[in-house]
Amino acid sequence: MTTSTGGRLLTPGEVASLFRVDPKTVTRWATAGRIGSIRTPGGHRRFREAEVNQLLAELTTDAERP
Amino acid sequence: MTTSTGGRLLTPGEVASLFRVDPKTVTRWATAGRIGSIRTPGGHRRFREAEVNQLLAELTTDAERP
DNA sequence: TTCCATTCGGGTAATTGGGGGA
DNA sequence: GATGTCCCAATTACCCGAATGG
Repeated sequence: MTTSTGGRLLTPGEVASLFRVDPKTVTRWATAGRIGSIRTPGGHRRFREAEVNQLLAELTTDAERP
Repeated sequence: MTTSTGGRLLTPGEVASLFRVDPKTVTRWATAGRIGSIRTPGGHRRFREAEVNQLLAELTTDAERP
């Protein structure tokens, strides 16, 4: 069962601060499937810290993907 | 067998940590009927771990692709 | 019994979601 | 093609005092 990573979750505002973008942009990333997200029963999104950090690392590494 | 779902019970604070929300928010979910809850004789709420985990799984959008 | 963190209630700010357009 | 900003409705977060749990 690898469904629950058990890692900490971040709010859209926290992720937006890390990337220095608007929270709406983070929402678009989630909608486009670029980043996994968990929804509360009320519809608000939460993001996995580990996944966010990995995405941040890829950006700062200037990694290129085909 | 048993009609009692003998799963572990979680406190509002524990459920709140799993979803990264305020314990009061979990209380609203219970009031709105979005999640089943048990009340102690004193009025405090308890939640079934199995139901919480299933809810987490349903609301999780995994985008992990190695 | 006392002690202390947690969870009741309510009420009021702050975020978030979704659509649309610059 | 991807972001930021404006609108409004819904959801969530923080405030308090009082009660419960272990």
